Amino acid sequence: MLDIKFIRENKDIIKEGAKKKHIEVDIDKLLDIDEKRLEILSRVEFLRGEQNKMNNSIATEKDMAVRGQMIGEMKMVKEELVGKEEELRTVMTEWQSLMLTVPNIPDMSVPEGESDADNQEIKAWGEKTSFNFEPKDHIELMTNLKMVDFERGVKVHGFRGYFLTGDGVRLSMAIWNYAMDFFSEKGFTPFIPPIVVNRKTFFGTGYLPQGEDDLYKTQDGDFLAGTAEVPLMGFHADEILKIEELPKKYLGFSPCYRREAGSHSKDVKGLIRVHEFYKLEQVVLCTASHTESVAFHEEINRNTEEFIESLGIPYRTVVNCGGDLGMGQVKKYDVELWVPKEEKYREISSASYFHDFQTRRMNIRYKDENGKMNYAHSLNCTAIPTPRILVSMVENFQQADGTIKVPEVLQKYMGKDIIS
RNA sequence: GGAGGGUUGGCUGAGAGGUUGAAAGCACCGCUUUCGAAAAGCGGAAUCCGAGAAAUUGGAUCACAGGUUCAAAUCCUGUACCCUCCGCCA
Repeated sequence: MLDIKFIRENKDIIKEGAKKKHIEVDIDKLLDIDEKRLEILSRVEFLRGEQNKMNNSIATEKDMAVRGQMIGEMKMVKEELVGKEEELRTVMTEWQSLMLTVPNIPDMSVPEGESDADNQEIKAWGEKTSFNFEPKDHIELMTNLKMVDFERGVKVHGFRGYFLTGDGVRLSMAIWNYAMDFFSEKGFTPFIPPIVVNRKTFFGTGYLPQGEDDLYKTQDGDFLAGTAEVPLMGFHADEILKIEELPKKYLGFSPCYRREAGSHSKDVKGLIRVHEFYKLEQVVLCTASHTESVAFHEEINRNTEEFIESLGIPYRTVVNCGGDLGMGQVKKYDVELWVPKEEKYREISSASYFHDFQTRRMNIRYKDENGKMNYAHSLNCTAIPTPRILVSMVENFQQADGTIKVPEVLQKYMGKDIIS
């Protein structure tokens, strides 16, 4: 959510921003409604003022006849007030739903483009793995080593179902434990949040009202979150933080649920796109400064890059184009890992910053040195998703005999150096 | 699932239709006093939306949403959350 004052004063910038994001929004209509809203509001406030004044006179008036007359006058005021309040309610409903459709403005440095195909590589690390044998894909490798069972996964869950088994589980847990240590050292506090989350919190993060189709819903009207970002942002909702507590650096570990509505034809096999997975997620709340947001954005993205470098997997980082940004995002980087069999880089991480778009909806504020209230800034970035990371890991570290080398940093967590 | 009780400012807590944004206490911030502090005294202080260059000023906010009434923190209904008891499950 943006500040209505800001929208009023910068409508052209917002229109351009929406265009860059390829998001449809009717700013003129919103401003029209806003004008109407203020007009009715000022009349309602005037009438309420009259009512308050008269009310106080009635309270002190002893003469019953005068009192009766005053009450009669109050009735007249009330009649108009009832009508105006009804008008205000109608306008407010429309105003609020329009406000939720206004996207945040992308940063100047975000490239133009329509979809992820237009994202721009800004960095590539490591040599693309070459083999002196015909490499296998992760499905074949992991199935052969009994790390995963897709057939039975489909039997039990359906489309995109999978079981992780044996060393598939051990490797996942090794990654989680390593990531815990790695990110704790970077000053993150770990969280295991609730992943059944109420509607309000999804509005706060900007996943609703758009995007309901991508969420699993419970019969009580709650939703299963697709990322720990949602509950972690809700953690401080409606709170006033102390400035000395900022920044907050949280590492959420949770299962993640995504319906993948509309991507039925994409990545239909394997562990790239599944309905249910685990993820460690970095979430940061900082003071309301663009400079600080940008600095943390670089920092959390770099954390993930360093993590991948320590595993030794070739990757590249892209800056996402306007069309690939969500409602609230100002700028986003994706980290993509090399997948040898596909001869492609595949996304495993997204680092985004939002300015106060989310915290305004969530009502997360702090008082600055001058006692002034501010909305905090929020950011988030994937730390590591499992099992998606396994795809690239097993394919890059496969050997001619079908066994897989365990990356050195994981060996002590895994308890072995070869999966065979 | 059933039956009760509750939700008031940073905290404790009064308030039971009419000048209540809300007593009192604690905590907080100034000032007086003091070499300094404590104590004491005096004073200040919520948040949001408007108007104003500013002093100032109008409105809203007692969980949330409706309703009754000329007037609601106060009465009624619904929702959320918390507590107690019973049942069910582990």
